[in-house]
Amino acid sequence: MIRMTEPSKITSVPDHQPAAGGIAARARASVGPKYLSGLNPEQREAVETLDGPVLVLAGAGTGKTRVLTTRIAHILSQGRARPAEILSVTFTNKAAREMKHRLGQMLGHAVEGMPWLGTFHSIGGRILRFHAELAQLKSNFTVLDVDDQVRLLKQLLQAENIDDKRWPARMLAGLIDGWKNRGLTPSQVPSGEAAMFANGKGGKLYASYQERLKILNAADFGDLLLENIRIFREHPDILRQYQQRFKFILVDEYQDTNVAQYLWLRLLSQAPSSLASPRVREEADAQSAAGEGDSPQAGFVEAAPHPNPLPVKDGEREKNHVKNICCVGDDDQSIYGWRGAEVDNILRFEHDFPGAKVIRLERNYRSTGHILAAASHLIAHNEGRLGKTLRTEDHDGEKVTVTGSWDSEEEARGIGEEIEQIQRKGEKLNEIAILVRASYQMREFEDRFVTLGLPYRVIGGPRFYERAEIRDALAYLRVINSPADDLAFERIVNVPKRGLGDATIQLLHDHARKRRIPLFDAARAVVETDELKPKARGSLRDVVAQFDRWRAQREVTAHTDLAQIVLDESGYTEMWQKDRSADAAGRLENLKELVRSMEEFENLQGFLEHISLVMDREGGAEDDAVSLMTLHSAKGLEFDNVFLPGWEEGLFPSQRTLDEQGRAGLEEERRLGHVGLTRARRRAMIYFATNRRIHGTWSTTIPSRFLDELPAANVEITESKGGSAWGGTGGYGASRFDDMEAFGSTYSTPGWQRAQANRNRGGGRNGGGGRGGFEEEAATFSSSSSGPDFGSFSSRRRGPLTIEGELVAKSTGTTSEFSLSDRVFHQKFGYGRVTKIDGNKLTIAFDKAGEKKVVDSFVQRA
DNA sequence: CGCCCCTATTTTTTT
DNA sequence: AATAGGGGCG
Repeated sequence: MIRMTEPSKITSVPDHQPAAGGIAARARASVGPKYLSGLNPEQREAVETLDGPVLVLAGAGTGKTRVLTTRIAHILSQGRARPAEILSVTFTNKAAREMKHRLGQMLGHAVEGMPWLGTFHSIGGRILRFHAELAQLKSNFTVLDVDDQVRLLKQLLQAENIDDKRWPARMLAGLIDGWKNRGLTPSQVPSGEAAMFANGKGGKLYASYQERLKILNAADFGDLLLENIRIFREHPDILRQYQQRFKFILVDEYQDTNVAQYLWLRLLSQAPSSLASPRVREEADAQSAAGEGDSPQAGFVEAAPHPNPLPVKDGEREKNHVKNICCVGDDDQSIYGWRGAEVDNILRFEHDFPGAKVIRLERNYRSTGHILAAASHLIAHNEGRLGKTLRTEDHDGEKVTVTGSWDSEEEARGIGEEIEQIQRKGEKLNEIAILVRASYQMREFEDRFVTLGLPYRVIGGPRFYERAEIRDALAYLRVINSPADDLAFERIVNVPKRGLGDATIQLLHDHARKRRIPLFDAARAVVETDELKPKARGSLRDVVAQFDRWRAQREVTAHTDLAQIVLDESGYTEMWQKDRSADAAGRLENLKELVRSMEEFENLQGFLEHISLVMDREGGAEDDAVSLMTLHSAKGLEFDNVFLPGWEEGLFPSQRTLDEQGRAGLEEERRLGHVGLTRARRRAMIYFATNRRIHGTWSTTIPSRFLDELPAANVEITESKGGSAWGGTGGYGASRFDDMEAFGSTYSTPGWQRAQANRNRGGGRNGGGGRGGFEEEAATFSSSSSGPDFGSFSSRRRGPLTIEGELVAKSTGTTSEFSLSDRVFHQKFGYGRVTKIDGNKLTIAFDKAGEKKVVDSFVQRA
């Protein structure tokens, strides 16, 4: 299911009349502070301190979202602002949705009137559409995704004759993204950095990329904020307009803001003042950001000057008055430094916003004593923190367990059994999560769960709108909406195959470049000449004619109908219908879902405006299933039972992060561990394995240093339940947990040696909890995390194996409903015939994939 | 123009 | 080990 949060159409800049005093007074009298009653004193202070800058340091599970939403309710009921005068930003659509939802519960209907509650990008995008012409764009500009970006850059690299093997377009995209995250326009990029790419051409490429974007009437994600900043700087009158409108600013997850977001917020948060010209100051800052941003991690917190200090000279303070901004965050949960987040933003808040009030929320309402103590003790090893001490009034609960396994398969088996035990106690699978450091760890669990018939869902992974069929469909609509969208045109001009290959495209490009016209117009012109072979010429003429027709139809047809017509008439639907491969059905289903989702928008334009920003899948929590996800995507979630596998040096903390980011990287990894532990309400279970297969090769690993940083008093070392190859006694150090030697000594215990011997014999690994040699076949089912277009959105009309948010495996019955030589269909292997039946396990001769053993719930009658 | 084979790659993820 | 993407060949 797709969910759109933003209204589809912006009709005008909302007005900013002051709230009527009468309404305010009435609200104060009638509502009273009843919404305040459930808050603890700190929360209450965070809600009620409306004036001046406020930083709320909200540790994990301390009621952060509650504070934010209650604060909004408070502002409204106090009559301090109208809904349209509150700017409330989050990072993800999910968070924005959650806030809207909770506000709705608190206030009833009033949420509709909060037009400025959204993600940084959706709000930046909305502002940019109002002033598009100031960024040399039209208000119907396209928002490019990463794929478009890379294709565009590839073209630029080719034009410059740069070997895109040596200088990959992806790398340049990453650089440009990084610059934009730091608020740098092409001219502001430090020359040293600009020269890094392609022997000095990096800066020039960035500049020509920006030029191309304007011609294509397109913006990338970074532009949505960067162009805002530029417009604000160059047009103080426009900035003032927004400063006046937003009486209150609220920011969620402030620790994740990057420099551009910080600049954007700071511009908007300055009280409107006709005296100070923000422009001069801002530009000076940007320069300093450029100069010092070189190695943001180098000095970490202690010495590095903040790239963007808010310059406050004596006597300028009043003029530079900062208005009511409230940032909520947790420096201990900053885990996105690798993509440009500046922990410094939160660490330097008081400095940046003089007179700021800092409120700490330290009472945790989520976890038991042992879990909280373990998490706190771990994070205390970090140096660059603002410091918080989480406390709970909950009982101690069970200790955090640490379990060693021989290898990652045993780890998965052990966790599988533990889960079954939890399930037998009657607990919900929805209350169980496995949090991994890297997504390749997921496979082992998926394999195991498929074998066990344990329902699970993978959270994260490829997004709906990143799927090829969705992007193709969108490309058709983009060309209709914006004929200058060359990237979209190029994407679908030969999809389905029309005999328009590289040669034709090249010709169109030449034409387009010579006359400085879009590809589509070039195509229209070329069709009139005889430069193309008759076949290609005919095809191209048809394409042009089709688009002309669709554009005409657009005026008289509902946009959903138009989309359906386009998909059908273009032959796109047919292309997948003819496709006999396993996932074709899912793709068709996705296309249907896309058309269905368009209904939520008024028109095509509105749909396209928001699709790349707001389209998002909904977590289908209605089925009872174990959640499997990365530590990163777990932020903000909580579960009764949390499994934390893979606590080994190299994997967690990740060697790569350590290599690239040094100590700052280690601290970020540690914060990740802290995030993982604090997801748990009742039980946290840590695992490590001695041997792990990485990229196909087995290697021996040592337990994570983070294990040594856990407090012995809150941790219990347990035995793997997966049929331990360690020998019966669990032969490693039960006593001195703080001591690395406790683990080091393990390797000389009898258990370890026995395991070693077993392994050499080749029999050790399968002996324990394995249920026959079925894993190999089962393994081939899972792939929701690796196959980008596997499965579909909806579980109902398809087989049980679907993607994220949906049931993946269904418990298997004892007898098979299939008979010999039944014709069947399998999601991954396609069509085949049953050749052997063994309980619920079928042997099937697939037309393409050959003979495979498969659980019957994974196939359906063809 | 399309197909097949080879090779290089392999964290974390939002918008 | 597996996969995706590019290059080369038919």
